[in-house]
Parts: sequence; C-alpha cells; structure tokens
Amino acid sequence: MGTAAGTPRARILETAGRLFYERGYHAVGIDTIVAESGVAKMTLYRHFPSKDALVVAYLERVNGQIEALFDAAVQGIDSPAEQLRAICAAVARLASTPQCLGCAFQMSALEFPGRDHPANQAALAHKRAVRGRLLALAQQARLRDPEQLADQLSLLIDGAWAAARVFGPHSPAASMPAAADLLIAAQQP
Amino acid sequence: MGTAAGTPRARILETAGRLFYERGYHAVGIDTIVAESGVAKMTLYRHFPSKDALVVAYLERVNGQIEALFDAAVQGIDSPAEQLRAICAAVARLASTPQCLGCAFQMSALEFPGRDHPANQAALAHKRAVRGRLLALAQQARLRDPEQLADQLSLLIDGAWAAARVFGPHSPAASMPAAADLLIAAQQP
Amino acid sequence: MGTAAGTPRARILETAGRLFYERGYHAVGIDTIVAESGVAKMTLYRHFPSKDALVVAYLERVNGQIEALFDAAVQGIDSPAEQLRAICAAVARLASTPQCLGCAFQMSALEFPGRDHPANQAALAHKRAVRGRLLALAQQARLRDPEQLADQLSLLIDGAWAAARVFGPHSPAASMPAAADLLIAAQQP
Amino acid sequence: MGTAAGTPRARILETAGRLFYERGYHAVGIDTIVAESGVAKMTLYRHFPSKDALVVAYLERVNGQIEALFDAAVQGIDSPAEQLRAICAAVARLASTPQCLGCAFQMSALEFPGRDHPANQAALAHKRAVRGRLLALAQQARLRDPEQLADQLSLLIDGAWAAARVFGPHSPAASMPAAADLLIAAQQP
DNA sequence: ACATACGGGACGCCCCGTTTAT
DNA sequence: ATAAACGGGGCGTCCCGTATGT
Repeated sequence: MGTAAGTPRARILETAGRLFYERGYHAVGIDTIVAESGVAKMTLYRHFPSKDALVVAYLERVNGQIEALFDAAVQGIDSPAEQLRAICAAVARLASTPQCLGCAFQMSALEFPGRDHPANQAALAHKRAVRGRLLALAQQARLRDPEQLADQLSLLIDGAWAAARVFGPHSPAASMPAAADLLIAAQQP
Repeated sequence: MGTAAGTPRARILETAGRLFYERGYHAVGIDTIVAESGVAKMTLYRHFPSKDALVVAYLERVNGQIEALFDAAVQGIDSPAEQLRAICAAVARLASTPQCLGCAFQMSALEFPGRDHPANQAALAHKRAVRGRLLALAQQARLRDPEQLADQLSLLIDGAWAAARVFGPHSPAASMPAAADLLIAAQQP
Repeated sequence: MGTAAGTPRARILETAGRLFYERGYHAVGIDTIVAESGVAKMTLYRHFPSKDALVVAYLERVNGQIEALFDAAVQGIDSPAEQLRAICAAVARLASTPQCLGCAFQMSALEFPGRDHPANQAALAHKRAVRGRLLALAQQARLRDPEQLADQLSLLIDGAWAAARVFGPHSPAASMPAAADLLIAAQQP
Repeated sequence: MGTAAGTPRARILETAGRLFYERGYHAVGIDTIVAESGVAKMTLYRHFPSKDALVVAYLERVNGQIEALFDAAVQGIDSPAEQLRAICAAVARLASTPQCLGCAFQMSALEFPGRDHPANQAALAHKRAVRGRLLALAQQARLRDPEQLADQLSLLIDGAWAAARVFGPHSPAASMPAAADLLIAAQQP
C-alpha cells in the first residue's frame, strides 16, 4: 500500500491520479485514496479541500505531463511541420502503450458533464491549449489553412486517445502518424 | 413526467437512454429512471434484471441507431469511396449538432473500465463493427491499404465524437470531412 | 445482535434506548445502533430524520414509561397523600435496582447543555411534568404548602436517580421513602 | 484568549474546567482547550498525560472547592446539627445561582459510565466523602439514625444539583433547606 | 514553548442498486 | 403499483495523541 516516499501531498496526488486514471473519478472514493496512499483523511482534506479540488489538481498535473511530452517530442527539431509530425508520432506511440488508458480529460469531460464543473472546464481548457499549440506550429510552417489543420490533427489525436481506451494497445492509433503526415503534406504551399 | 406512449419497456429504455447520455451512467440512479419514466420499480426490474443490463440494452439500441445513420448516409450512393465520404460527412454533421454529446460507447468504455464488463465489451464490439464497415468499403473501393484507411477514418470519427463532447457544437469535427476526403483520395490507386 | 422481533422502528428505538441509557448519547454512534439493531442505515433515517430526533423519540418513550410507573404505583390508592408516598416508594424501589442507571432526562440535560436543544427541553418538560403531578396530589391532599412539598419531593426523586447512577443499587435512595413520609406528614394540617 | 496569568498548568486547568462544566466533557476537545488557554498542545500533554487525566485533575480541584464550601459554611458554628443545616443551606444557595450548572461529579458519572473509568470513580469517591461528612456530623449530633439522615441529606443535596441543571436558578432547590431542617429535627432524640 | 502537521479512527448524514412486503 | 427495507458505500468533519520544525 503506502508508498513510503515523498511528501504526503505528493503521495496523495500520485495515488489518486493512478486510481482515477485506472478506474474513473466516480468509481474511486476518498477512503480508497486514503487507504492506498497511507495517509490520514484529515491530511488529504488539509491539502485538497474537496474531492473535486483533488480531481482538478490531478488534471493540472496531467496537463503538465502532456505539455512535457510535446516539449520532449519537438526537442531538437527546427521545422515547424516536422514538429507537428513529431507531436503526432509521440501521441501515437504513447497511445499504443499498454499503460495508456486514454485521455484523462476525455474522462473528466464525460464523468463531469456539467459545463460549469471545474473538471469539465479543465478538459475544455486543455483541449483548447493542445489545439492552440498545433495551430501555432501550423502558422509557423506557413501552411495554407492552419486552422483547418489544427482541427484535423486535433481530431486524430483525440481519436487516438479514444481508440487506445476502447481497443487497448493494438488500436487504430498506430495508423495515426501516416494520416498526420498526409494532412500536413497536403497543406504545404 | 414524460409518460408519453409505447410499451413500458420502451418508455424505460428511452428515458434511461436519454438520462444516461445526458448525465452519464453512474450519475443516473434507478430511482431517477423510475420516476422520470413513470413506471414502478418492479416493472423495471422485470424487464431488465439489473442496471447493467439496462445499460447494455441502451447501448444495443444506440448501436442500431448508428448503423441506421450509416445506412441512411450511403443510401443511393454506388461508389464505395463515396460511401466512405458520406459516412464521415454524416458523422461530422451529427457531431456539430447541439444535441450531440459525444459517443455513448466512448462513455461506456470510460465509465466501465473493466475489460470484462458487458458495457465495456459492447463498446469494443461497436467500435470494431464500425471499423469493419469502413474496412469493407475500403476493400470494395480497391484502395491501396484498406486496413490503414479503416484505422485512420476510425480515428477521425472517434476524434469527432470526442471533440463534440469537449468543445460542443463548434468543434474541430467540422474539419473532419475534408480530412477524410484527403485520406481516401491519397489511397486511390 | 439483531433482535429479530418487532417492526424495524421498534427495534431501532429499543436498541438505541438501551445503548443510550447504558453508554450515554454521545458515546453511541449511529453505526452502532444500526449494527446492533440489525437494520439498514437508510431505514433508521427514514424513521428518524436525525440522531437528535432519535434521542427525542427515546426520551418520549421514557417519559411514557415513567408516567406508567407512577400510574401503576397509585393504582387502587384513594388518598392523595398516600399516592405521593406510593410514588416516592416506587422511585426508591426502582432506583435500588441493578438495572437502574439513573434518569435518562438528567443524562440528556447534561449531555445536551444548550437550553434550546430538543433533548434539553425534553428534560425540562419531563421534570416539570413530574413536579406538576406531585403538586396536584399535594393540592388534592389539602396540605399546607403544596408548592414547597412538590419541590421537596422532586428533590428527593432526582436525588434518588442521581444516587442510583453514582452509587449503584446500594445507594442512599433506599432512605428516600422515609424522608418523603416525614415531609408529607409534616404538612398535614 | 484568556491568557490571563498564572502558571501554564493552572491556566490549562482553569480553562478546561470552565469548558468542561459549561459544555460537558465529550463536547470539549483538546484543541479547544489548547486554543482557549493559549498554550501549545505539547505543553498540555506535558502536564496532563491524557484528556482523562485532565478531567480527573479538574474533578480533584472541584472536590477541593466543594470541601472548602462546606468548611466555610460551618465556620463558627458549634452545634453539629446546625452545621448540617448550614451545609444544606450553602448548597441550596449555590444551586440557586445562575452560575451553577449542577454537579461536576454527576456529570462525570454520566459521561463516563464505565465503573472502572477514573472519572466515574472520582464521582463515587466524592459522593462517598460528602455522605461521610454528613454522617460524621449526624453522629456527633447524637441523632437517632445517623446513617439514614446522611442518606436523606445526600439525596436532597444531589437533588438540588440535578434540579439546578435542569431547571436553572429558579429550581426546587430553594425548598431544600426547609426539608433538611425537618429531617434533622425529626431525628433529634 | 509556540505552531503546524500527521496517522488512525469514528461519526453523521446521505445515496444507490436490489428485494420484499402489502 | 406503492412503499418500505436492506447492505454497502461515499463525502466531509472531528478528535486524540504524537511528531515535527523554530
């Protein structure tokens, strides 16, 4: 059970994140998180005022990890078009991993349908940010219709996450980079 | 409430489906379904032995609706490649509708993460069937790599559903048909 | 554990009363009552909207039992003065019983100190009612100062309950009837 | 807050005692005592190894105060019978005071029902001591049945405390001295 | 000596899916 | 068909006693 290392807040966030990702937000109770992280319940509620706040904190952490994934993917690549390809390839690679169970933000958008729920807003903000990053690269690459390409690559990426969830590691996501290459190439002036 | 008409079973299924789709499976309780459908609880349990069975019955109905949507989209079209385009266009059109809240099977795969859960299996079966249909058309169209194209269009379709959920009616899904066209055209021999 | 007999409400009330009386109100939790009475928690909360309400219901039952005790004590006695003596004797007898752990209303007045708490008010109402009964009898007996005698017998009775709690079955309460006789006799005109 | 003066131990004991008396033992938490007495929690636990020990220390202090009350009441009175009367009068006077919320030992006997709990034992010891003092005076006064009189005056005293708790400052306790006088006079040889 | 945090446990109230009685 | 019952779980709060840092 209790991973003995790290500050309690980190242990809580890590355990909660793992359980949320594996079982879903509603299916994981506070008591389970407390038991698995080897922490007192009051400690959890001192660091996170509610379960919703814990979910949001988890989503923020995931957002940072996705950004880091993209950063790492474009590391050392100069051409913006190549960076777009690298990002799509990185997503496809991760989506074909057994550990990948889909996208935490798709989960949060589904499990918290209310548009005013913080977890739902976090999902929207994340997806907007991802599309914004694709759009910026498409613009830098001087492609013909950056908005459209950002849309299309967004669809492929979200399709890859969704496919990973449903199909597991052997999913259509493997064919995603080829599609991305084609869509990018088609927009070269 | 909405005690409109039809056999009790149909009323239950319709009410449950609407609520499931709007709020999620876990968020909708048996009592709510019973109250909204104006049926006694025992009647519900006589038609559906458990909530899981009700969810599965709902998913089967949705599966039929999606098949009907595809059937209608390809109606009167001879060319398999055109049929593929038509299917993608139909999905994009529906996904840009305010009533569309995403894909019920993506929902079930996320809310019932256990691979052995009937609702999860139903999601996998549905997604496999959709891809199978795309694959068959791609093969009929004598495209170069039907498997890959089926993958790629699957990704676009699932991406469109996911985007509809997160972004609402003004989502990247609008750019999906153009991407589909490109991917299909690229595989023409 | 579960006493199998009686309606659930009765089982709950009886179990809760026994535990309250033996251990105190604060020391007995809802879960303990539920477990000991073999009832679902929801069942308890359907019959009693809160723990406070359950306490009050228990106190009302005790109030009825005390009234029944007094009724039985005066049964077949005509003289009001004799009835006063009989009541005091009955209290002394019960207070010298091993099952007697004092007065539930003294408990509730102590454990719920807020004057506006229902359990506190119930205690005050009960004690007022007892004194009122004594006063009525003293007036019927045409004693010299019925108010004073009602006070004095009230003190003896409450003293007997308190002594039973602290001393157990062998308490000063045994000497209560003699004191009551004296106080009554002294007021005979 | 009331960080008036005195050694920390005294401040803790005084604050805890006041809160215990006003709200009850279970209703007052360590944190409240710490906050109200302006002391660090570790300081409290260095002076009192546990909350129970703090309760017992408080009870010992109250015991001393009651003894002092009795000592002051009998000051300058020679006749043992008069001393008995004076003690009862002092109790009745205090019990009719707005500050009086009853007897701390009745409280402890009720809130700690276990016969082996130190606070319960302290209550028994105190009540025995009070009765012992009454008995000694009754014996010195050469009354006919000192044991019985000690019992009866004990009942009146405990009844007065209990009445003060339930009824407030205008309670039957006001009629207690008259009853005590009568009971004492009746035993004069 | 202060202040803050922690682990462990209990608790109050509430909701859910399901079965049984009426 | 109404209504109650049942076991299980969930969230947020509180408390006690100890262990930290300063």
